[in-house]
This record gives sequence, structure tokens and C-alpha cells, in this order.
Amino acid sequence: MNQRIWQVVALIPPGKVATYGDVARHAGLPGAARRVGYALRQLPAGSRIPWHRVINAQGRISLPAGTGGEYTQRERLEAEGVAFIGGKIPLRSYRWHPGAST
DNA sequence: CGAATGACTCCTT
DNA sequence: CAAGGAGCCATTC
Repeated sequence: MNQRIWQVVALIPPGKVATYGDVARHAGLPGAARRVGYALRQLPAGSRIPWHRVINAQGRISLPAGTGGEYTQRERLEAEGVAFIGGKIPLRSYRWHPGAST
């Protein structure tokens, strides 16, 4: 199941982001946004899963401060071209749409 | 099986 | 915009 979520997260294109709810929905788990966070938490350190492209519906980083994860995620996103406006990401522009790549 | 928890989301005030 | 409450699903004890 986690693999299911990781798979969806893995196909998120760079420079774009998706919300937990969106990932859950595309993973076939509508309403399981929490499951996404849970799965990402179980995500191995050596995984190639761009978990940093997953954020909450507020366009903000949900990672708990103290683990430094919030910092890493922001750094990675900015490195991919994602901008933090007012401390958050404008989902209106960066929200990932499956199949909308081309 | 029952109760508690969590990288969540939506609605109302 | 900020804060509070309820719903959601799976994992863990």
C-alpha cells in the first residue's frame, strides 16, 4: 500500500507539487490523505521517491519542525524551481495535474 | 476488538 | 487570515 502511494509520488514531475489528498486520490485511496503522510514517514532514506514534492492542501510543508525535514523539503523544492510565496507554495501554479504534462 | 495517534482535509466562527 | 471541531483511513498497543 505504501508502495502504491510512493508510486504516485514518484511520478510527480519536477517543478511541480501535489497535496497529500491528491496523491491519495491518484493512488486509489480517496480520503486517505493521512495514509500518504504515514507512508511517506515509512519511506526509506535511500528511496528515490521525491517525497519533497508532496505537501499539504495549504501549500505548506507539513513536516514537523525539529527533524529538519521541513528545511530539506523547502530546499529541494526551491532547487527544482518551486517558489515559496509568503512562506508557502502557490498551488494555483504548482499544483500537479496527472497527465497534464504534455 | 477497543482506544489512541498521525507528513491530512474541509467547514464554520 | 487564524483558530476550533469533525471526518477520514491505516498502523500500533
